[in-house]
Amino acid sequence: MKILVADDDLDLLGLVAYSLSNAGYLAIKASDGPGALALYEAEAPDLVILDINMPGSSGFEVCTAIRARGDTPVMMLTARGEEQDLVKALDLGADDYLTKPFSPRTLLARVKALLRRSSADRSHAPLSAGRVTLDLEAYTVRIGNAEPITLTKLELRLMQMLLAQAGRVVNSDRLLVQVWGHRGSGDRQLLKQLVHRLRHKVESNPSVPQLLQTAAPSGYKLVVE
Amino acid sequence: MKILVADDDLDLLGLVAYSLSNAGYLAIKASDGPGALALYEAEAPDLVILDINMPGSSGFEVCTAIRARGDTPVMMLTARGEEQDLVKALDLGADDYLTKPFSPRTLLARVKALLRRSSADRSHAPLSAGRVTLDLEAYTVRIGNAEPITLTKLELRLMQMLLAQAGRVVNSDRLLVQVWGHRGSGDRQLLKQLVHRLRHKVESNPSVPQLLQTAAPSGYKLVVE
DNA sequence: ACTTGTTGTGACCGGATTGTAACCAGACCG
DNA sequence: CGGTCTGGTTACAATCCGGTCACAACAAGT
Repeated sequence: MKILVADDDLDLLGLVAYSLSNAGYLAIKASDGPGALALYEAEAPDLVILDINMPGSSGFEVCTAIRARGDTPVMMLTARGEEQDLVKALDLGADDYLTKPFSPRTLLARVKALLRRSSADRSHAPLSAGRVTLDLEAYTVRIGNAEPITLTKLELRLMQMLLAQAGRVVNSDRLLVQVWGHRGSGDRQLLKQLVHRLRHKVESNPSVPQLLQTAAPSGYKLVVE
Repeated sequence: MKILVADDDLDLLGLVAYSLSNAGYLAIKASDGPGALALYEAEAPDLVILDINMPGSSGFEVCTAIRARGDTPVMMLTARGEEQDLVKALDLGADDYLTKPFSPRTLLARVKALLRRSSADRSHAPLSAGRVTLDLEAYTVRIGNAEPITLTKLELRLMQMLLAQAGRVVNSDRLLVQVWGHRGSGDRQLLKQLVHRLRHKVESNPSVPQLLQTAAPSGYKLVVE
């Protein structure tokens, strides 16, 4: 498996490449955007790890270019606290992200998961857990073997975040950040609404949610069994 | 912060422990594999430093055992030139390594970095002491292996503060500050109430508290055994 | 411009959570 | 013994929070 890593922080670049090599991957290093793109063309890696903040062409542009050419999975690296970037990255089609600082172990786990997921895909990319399947391309969820339901952008994103932690409680603030990008905890109304709307689409009886359940003071969870 | 150090070289062990203590960490020493494992179980340290070459069960085995139980960060110590060991260690899930000989300054820098990293990563890892486990995301406590109990915001905060000092008496005024923010010190009624409510949730017989006990002059403690 | 679908904002309701006060019982003390 | 302190308990009021409704703002397609 070939993995392209692009980061202008050479220490971090080295560490990531080293960890990947140790885990049996072939790591290719680039230290700026243009270099990353050139290597992407030349080497056709199976996975790309991109730092968002790079001189020259930023990580965003590289990501866009890669998406224009194919569906190689892309993992973005972002500094803590730059939630805006995160949202933008996911919009551009990034598949996963990691917040710096992170441990090599975390990195490897996520890389592995991402590769497993993307190799299982081929053309389509249905994320699924239990009886819930999310099609990011078609903007649909399918519960069990019922007809797929079309979702809006925000609904899809919320579903995606809950699905990633299927069965576990996801904190409201965390969802706020992941779906909208702002940390201002005052905006619970948005989440409230979105959940309400999503429930009306997804639940057979929205007032007694089976799937998208409220977890008392902290947040929501997706029950997939 | 509790750090477990295991090394059969007693001089080095002493030196490392001494450096750590000086830097404000609580160092626990083990001189062989089985000892290290036993202490790991008993003390639940925040970080483990393991020499790879130890008699009996080697550092590898200890590392594997620790990984099987949780994700406590592990730092391996290796002699210069033993690249194979290093690769194997990282494979087993070690988070960092140090090549002997190293300076105390280097050691401390790496320990600090590792602890910062792992605490950042572990945003969803439950806090626990003895038979009490707190999940800050889900707002639940679990006592022994009973069903998790949902707590409110304030109850959670109180629990968290007591858990951080598990077994020790925590002063009422300190709790007031930590849970509510500041308040006039006369506001003991709030704490009284909160304790009362929490006891009704977590104690089997609230009038004879086993867990959340009153400590004589002015304070409470959490009994976790 | 009109229509439609999506998202943001404010208001209201009911139940949960939290704050406040009053009362009781035991400990301590002159 | 009477007074006072401290912690536990009960009762109730104030506030917070999630679910819901109604509507405004905005974008996209016709």
